[in-house]
Amino acid sequence: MAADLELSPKTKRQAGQPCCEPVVYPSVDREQALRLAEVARALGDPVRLQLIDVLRKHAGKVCVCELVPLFALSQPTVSHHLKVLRQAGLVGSERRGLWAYYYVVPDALKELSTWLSEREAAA
Amino acid sequence: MAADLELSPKTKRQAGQPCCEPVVYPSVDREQALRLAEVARALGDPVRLQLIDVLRKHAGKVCVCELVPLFALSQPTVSHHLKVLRQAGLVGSERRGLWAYYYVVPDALKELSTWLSEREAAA
DNA sequence: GTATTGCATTGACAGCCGTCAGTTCAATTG
DNA sequence: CAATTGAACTGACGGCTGTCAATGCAATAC
Repeated sequence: MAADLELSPKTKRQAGQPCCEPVVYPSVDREQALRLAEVARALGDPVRLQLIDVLRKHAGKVCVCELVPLFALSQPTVSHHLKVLRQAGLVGSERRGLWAYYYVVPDALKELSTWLSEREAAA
Repeated sequence: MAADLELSPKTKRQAGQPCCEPVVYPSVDREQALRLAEVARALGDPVRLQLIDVLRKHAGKVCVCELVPLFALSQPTVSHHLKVLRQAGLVGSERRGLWAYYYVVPDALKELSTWLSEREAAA
């Protein structure tokens, strides 16, 4: 999965023009990139993205029994997607009696949202 | 990959209480969910996310030869990630002589960014 | 108690993903 | 022309992902 992200100084440059003027470096560090990518990956499936979408506006009010019929998927598969979202820290759940209610963890999407809307930050 | 997303009316409800008050529906349709998830999936790898991050602030100025040493990865692997980003519509490339320069497609991240920052939209 | 219901877990399977070594190909240089 | 260089492509490999059928399990209903 990978990558060091050290700004190793450009080597090999003796022929024609230099390939590009400025030395380039990332502004997100490895740690942040891992967190952001983890969230993005969890959203990288249409079903999970729609689950998040539904849960966002019915926080704490939606039981799994109502989520399942929204998709042409088996109940275990929906349960699996919810688990993926939970492991990524995007949703939490609460059991009330026989039913399980899910909700979007507050601010779980915030860091990604912020990064995405950044425009040429930091010189 | 899947799901129909038809609001099939809740069936099976005869025992105790009703499981949840409001009938739930998604506000992103299947088409939009597919697009959003495709972008999110492309960002769902730390390397690709950092590539986007670098390209965003050095648009059109960064050749591949300068991207490769930023990661502990082989050149073909970085090239592969760039291809994934290109196929997702996030970046474009331009060849100038021997070198290839990449740039983030304007507004490619916009739809996802907008969706992420939405707060209880549409009733 | 037994039966039923809602949800999670397991096991299995095909398909995709990230990685590299090796190769190819175009453009540049001599 | 031949040699070199930057970057993309190919093939292969292990590992992960999405899916379902079957099962497990706790809570409710009878």
